[in-house]
Amino acid sequence: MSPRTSKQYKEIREQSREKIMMAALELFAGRGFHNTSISQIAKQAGVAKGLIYNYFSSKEDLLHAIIDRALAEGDEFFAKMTGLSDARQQLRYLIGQSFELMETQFDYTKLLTSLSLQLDQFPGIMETVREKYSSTLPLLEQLLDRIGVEDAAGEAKLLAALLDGIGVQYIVLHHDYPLEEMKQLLYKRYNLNERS
Amino acid sequence: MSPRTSKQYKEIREQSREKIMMAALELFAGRGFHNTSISQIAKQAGVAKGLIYNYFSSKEDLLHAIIDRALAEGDEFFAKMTGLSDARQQLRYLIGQSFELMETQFDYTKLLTSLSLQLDQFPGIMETVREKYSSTLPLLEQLLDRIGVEDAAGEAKLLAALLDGIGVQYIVLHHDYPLEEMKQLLYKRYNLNERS
Amino acid sequence: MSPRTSKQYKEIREQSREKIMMAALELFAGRGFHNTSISQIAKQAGVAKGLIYNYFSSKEDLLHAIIDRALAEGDEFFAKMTGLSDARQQLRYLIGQSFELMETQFDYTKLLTSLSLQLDQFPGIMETVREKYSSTLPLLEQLLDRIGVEDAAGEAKLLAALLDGIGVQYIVLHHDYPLEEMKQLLYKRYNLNERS
Amino acid sequence: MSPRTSKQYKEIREQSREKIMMAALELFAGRGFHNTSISQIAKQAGVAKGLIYNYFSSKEDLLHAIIDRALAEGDEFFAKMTGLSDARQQLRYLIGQSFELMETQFDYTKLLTSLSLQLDQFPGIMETVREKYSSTLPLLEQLLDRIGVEDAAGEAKLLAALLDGIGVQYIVLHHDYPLEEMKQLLYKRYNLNERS
DNA sequence: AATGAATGAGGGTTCATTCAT
DNA sequence: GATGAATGAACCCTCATTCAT
Repeated sequence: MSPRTSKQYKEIREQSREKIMMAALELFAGRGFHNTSISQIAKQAGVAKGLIYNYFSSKEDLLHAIIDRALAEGDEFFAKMTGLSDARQQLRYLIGQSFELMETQFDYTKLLTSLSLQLDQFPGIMETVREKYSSTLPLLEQLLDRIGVEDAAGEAKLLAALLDGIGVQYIVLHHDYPLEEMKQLLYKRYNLNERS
Repeated sequence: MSPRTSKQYKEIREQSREKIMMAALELFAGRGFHNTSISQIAKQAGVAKGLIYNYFSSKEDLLHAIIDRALAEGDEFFAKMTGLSDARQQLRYLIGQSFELMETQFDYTKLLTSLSLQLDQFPGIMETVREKYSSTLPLLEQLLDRIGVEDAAGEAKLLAALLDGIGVQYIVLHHDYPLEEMKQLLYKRYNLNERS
Repeated sequence: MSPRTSKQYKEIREQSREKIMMAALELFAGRGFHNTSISQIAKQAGVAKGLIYNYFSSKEDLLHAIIDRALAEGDEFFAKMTGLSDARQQLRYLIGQSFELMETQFDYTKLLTSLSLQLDQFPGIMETVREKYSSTLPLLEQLLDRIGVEDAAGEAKLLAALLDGIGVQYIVLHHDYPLEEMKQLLYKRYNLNERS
Repeated sequence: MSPRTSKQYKEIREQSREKIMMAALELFAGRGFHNTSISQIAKQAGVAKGLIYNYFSSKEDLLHAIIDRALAEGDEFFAKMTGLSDARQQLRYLIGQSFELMETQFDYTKLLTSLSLQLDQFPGIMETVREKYSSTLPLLEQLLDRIGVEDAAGEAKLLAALLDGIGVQYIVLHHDYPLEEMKQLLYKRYNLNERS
């Protein structure tokens, strides 16, 4: 029972924080922010209610931490894209990662989508999300233009909506939704199949 | 002296019920169901809290009444479609009405979209929404097929997602979203412009 | 449609008042005063909620009206007793009427018994009930004395308790309670059987 | 620094639970279940309203906890009886304890008596109380039989009613009621006086 | 770092009572 | 004499948050 090193402490802290965030993510995504109580989160995380306030100053603060991480992880997901030489490859990568994200980060996707619809209630997030939206569009447009799509500006808007729509429908129908088929449809439409 | 006639009473009831439903719709859409209190609805409707329970047995019952009406109004919006002779006209009508709905029935659209993402919490609604989804798809497919689209089945899924995606983005960005432009893009893509 | 005579009016009034009191009696006895709502009474009586306030100034006032009648009817029940010449006959009559009262005026009995246990809450009734109690005892004592019971004072107290206890048990067990048998036991104990 | 030991927590819980139950008992007995509010209980117990729900899932659950304890304590009161050799001693003990119970556990007695009259509203309790009633009777009969009472079956029913009646009258008249005298009357009637 | 008992504002809901007709 | 829509206080209960340990 020697005193823990500060490194050990840090690790413990990290673990608890992590447990709480994961529990909260699952519940916020599944039941909605306002319909999830701190007690439920504590139980799901296997910690005492009070501990949550050692790491997060409020329920909203906890939500913000989750969102920040979601956005960061989202960025990571698309990070390698600029390394790809070819516009066609980049677009394929971007679309592929979008689907990957929906599937493997379902809770994040669901939570962010839900929150998007109630942005006015979370002013802190509003700007970030709007920026994402408005920075993605030019990128898409550029890529579409470089692969020879005619009305690249218009097509970019359609593609953006399409990806969002697929996300929503996947959230709603989940296992009944033909996610893989939708990806292939997109690949085909933009001629993105490997060796084609 | 004498009590009001039952017709008078019915009218009074109708009006109050209406005020309450409109207030609730606006708040549910704007702040979310769980983040809206009965007190807020009462204040917005300009009635006493208790009166709401003369018309709805619970907050959830009130929500259901709103949803039922939303679905009914949605059906009305598409009702005339079958009267149109031409598949191209029908598709144009369907898309046009979708946009009309988003714009003029913004609150209904927003509420239903939000609830879609949390269907498991409102079991009564679940089936209805899933049915809508699964009955719309074949219809789209049929129309697309009849206007000579190649992979009508795939294209129908894309179009469905597209419309949903446009809805979501319109909800999020609202006045900043180029709704009219999106409609024209869709018309163009399916060759639906009048006299074309 | 000639204007009703004041006599007709009076009759109508009487009828409505009666319906309300009967409905209230049944519900107060069955569910308790505090667990019965004005709405329930109105529904049970088949009148509008508001009408109740034409006849009674408050829920409590309605209760008091019922109690007053109950006490009056109780008095009636024992009224003929003094006409009887013989002490033995009088006692038999008193006991017999007690049982008759429990059986045919079950709701009144139940309501009064319940209220007795909560007398402090209905100060208006308190004194009346206490008086009943304390005026009945000497009467019993006198009768018992006149039929030759030894410790008439003590026996009177026992008999009073006994009658109350039978009432309570009859309320609790109701159809399972051997009311008739109890009466015979009492008759036998005080030698009150006809031609004996 | 470290959290309290679970033993400390248990003790704290025990105390708070106790305070709440005692406050509720007093109020339920005094004002009736439906006429007692959670706020009143909290105030009487000296705790916050919300705390009550840390210990009891609902107002009814709190009532049930009290009843369960009342019945348990009642059982304890009569537990030693079977240890007594003589039937006469047993009967004397049973009667004596009945009076002791009324006097020292006045609130419990009052609450249970009141609830008895409204059994249909508390279905969970119904059976328990009926069982008590129907198991006590044979016991009384047996004892009376063994001390040579003639119609033991009938006498048992009278005695049971008598004890209930005394209870009710004691509740109603309380300090004005000659409880001790009644006990002596019973002892005398069944010849239960010590050294007799 | 961690616990969970405790608080009290505010949630959904009920209900005695009023009042225009 | 009668109706029932409307009110608002008070009900039971939930929950984010605090705090002693």
